[in-house]
Amino acid sequence: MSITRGRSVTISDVARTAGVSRAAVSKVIRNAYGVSPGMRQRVEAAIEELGYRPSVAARALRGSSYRLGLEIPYVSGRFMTQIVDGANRAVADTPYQLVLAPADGPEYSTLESLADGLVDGIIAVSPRVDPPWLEELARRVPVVMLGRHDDPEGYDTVVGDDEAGAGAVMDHLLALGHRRIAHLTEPEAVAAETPVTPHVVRVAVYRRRMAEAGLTPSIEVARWEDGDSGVREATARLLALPEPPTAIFAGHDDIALVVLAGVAAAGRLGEISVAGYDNTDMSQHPLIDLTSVDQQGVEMGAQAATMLLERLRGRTERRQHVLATSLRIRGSTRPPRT
Amino acid sequence: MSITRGRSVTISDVARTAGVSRAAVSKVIRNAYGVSPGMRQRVEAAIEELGYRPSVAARALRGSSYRLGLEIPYVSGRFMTQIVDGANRAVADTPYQLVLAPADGPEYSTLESLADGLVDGIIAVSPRVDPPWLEELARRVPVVMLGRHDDPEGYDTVVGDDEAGAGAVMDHLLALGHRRIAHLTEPEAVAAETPVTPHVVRVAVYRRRMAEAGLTPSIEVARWEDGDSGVREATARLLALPEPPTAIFAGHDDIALVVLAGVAAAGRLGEISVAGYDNTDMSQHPLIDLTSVDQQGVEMGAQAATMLLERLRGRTERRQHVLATSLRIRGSTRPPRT
DNA sequence: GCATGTTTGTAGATCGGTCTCCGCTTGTAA
DNA sequence: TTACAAGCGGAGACCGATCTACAAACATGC
Repeated sequence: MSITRGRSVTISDVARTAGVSRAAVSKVIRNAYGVSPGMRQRVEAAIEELGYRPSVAARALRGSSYRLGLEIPYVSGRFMTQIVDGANRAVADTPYQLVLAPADGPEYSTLESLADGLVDGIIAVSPRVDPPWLEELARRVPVVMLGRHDDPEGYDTVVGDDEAGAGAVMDHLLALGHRRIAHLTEPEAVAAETPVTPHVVRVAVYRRRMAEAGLTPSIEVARWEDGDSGVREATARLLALPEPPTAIFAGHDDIALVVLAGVAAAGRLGEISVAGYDNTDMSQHPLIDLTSVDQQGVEMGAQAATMLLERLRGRTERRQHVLATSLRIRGSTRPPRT
Repeated sequence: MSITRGRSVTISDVARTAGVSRAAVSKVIRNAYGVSPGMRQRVEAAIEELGYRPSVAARALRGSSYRLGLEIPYVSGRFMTQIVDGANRAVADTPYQLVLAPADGPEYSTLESLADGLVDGIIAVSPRVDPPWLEELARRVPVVMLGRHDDPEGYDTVVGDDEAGAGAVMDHLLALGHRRIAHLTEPEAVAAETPVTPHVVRVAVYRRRMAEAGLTPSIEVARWEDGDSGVREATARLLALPEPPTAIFAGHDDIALVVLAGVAAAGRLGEISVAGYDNTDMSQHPLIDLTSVDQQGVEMGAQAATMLLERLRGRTERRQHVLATSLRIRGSTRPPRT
């Protein structure tokens, strides 16, 4: 039926060619103790000659697969590329390889399938899974979570300082003189599922700052539904309010881009300020020029990978890392028209 | 040292609980022949009760891992998200799972590491590997290549109709009245490594159309060097020519975005037309509004995955699929100022 | 010279599945 | 009744590594 896939060369082939045992070859490739220089050389020559590469499946069955899984909720997210870049950089000089698992739908099943022995450790960006489940997962395989404010037992976290980041945005908008500031955040359903996502923190900060500025009546929290069209509708609703906001603080840059599009479509560009979050590459484009919060996405990815490697090396105490943020002020935010 | 990772439940545990042999359990989970309804039920109950999930590593060692690898050259590429979406959609109702492997550097090593038994098949978007090497790879594991115009023996290809796509862009620009049209394409080094990348075709079409229009003297092929700064410099060089182009046809949208930024920075937005390729989501943004070629990226990804699944089901004849393109005319291209 | 270590290499169990072959029942045709 | 096929379930080899235990060789100290 199917062609005979050229059976690849195994450790036994190498052992035979080098005239040693399989165990010896295994030691050499793992840099294990008990190998004489002479044998190392003969084995390495054989490996070279045959073009041998160890089977990941076989290694994983007994030892490690030397693969780290990075679960990402939606591939299109521009912020994710920062994470991936950072993580990739961190594993670059290790024997580990990064493997991405896009969560098309339910994140639980993607994480499960990663944990099924494919990888030695998992980095995940999943706001929608609950802590107890994660603790359970972490009992089976080392886990580092990104963008979680929870207080875990068995897994590590890397997260931006959303308190400061959102605060900076609000301070900036208020200082510009805005009074009617709206906030666009994730769907209620998502927020309800898990205790503390970054967005939940951002909303809280938004509310607090508004209240502190005596603007409680102007508090306006809109929620996008999944998909771009949901964001467009939310934007349209905001713009159609009897007293529309003069500034919109969007949950993150991808959303802010759609908001900008909506504002532009309404012909009110420059009139209504828009701020985002994540400082993605597009926010820096001169035609977009979006005020945003840099939360060091690349560094987040790198930190997460590094912490995971530490776990693999034996660390058992949990670690939680918080990254500083900095506001990048650009042309999309300016004083309200008087 | 490290905590005892809670050993997960194996097929033997299920067999014991269900009071059957391991082979029987295996048959049930693989839907194999020779299972009575009664046994199926008992086994499924045991699986449910224990929360059993087969180990990917163990399965892969003998049978299949039920994982498909998708190699992507640069994660940030906005076109890639279309591919991933499509591929994900195509495997959604199969037992297969998509796994992404970002090629941070040399694509060869990323592909190798995928082929090391991690996946049952590979989809790759690697213009920089040469055909003989791919043939070799395809002998070990089924391969579908995206964006390749070569004429392979052992692997399949899915590619856009670059001839028509690039032709449409040129026809459009010429019809608008442009005479000095420049083309920005990939570095010479890349083009030299492999025979026919999509970009090579686009360049050829550009040259031909210019010649046909009697504009041979105005032919201007600029090449970007890796990284955004390289593109910026290339754009600056073009704009600084004694007789600068009135239109720039960029190799793809990501590049076109940088070109647009450069044109904007030079204060010549609206004066110089810019066209891209791939019809990425950003090209559709009203603030960008970039004329581009839709080459059905989502469909490409879906086709590739489907073809790979066919291979896994036993097909051995090669297949080559070409996707139609359509030009999306937007505000970034307009008649030259006279 | 002998007991004791230290290197160096190997044998063989093991990981958790898949898959081939084989035997036991049953049903059915001769 | 006998023969044969089809259906069902299990025994056990096997995939390609890792890893523990152990043996052989060699050095060292007294």
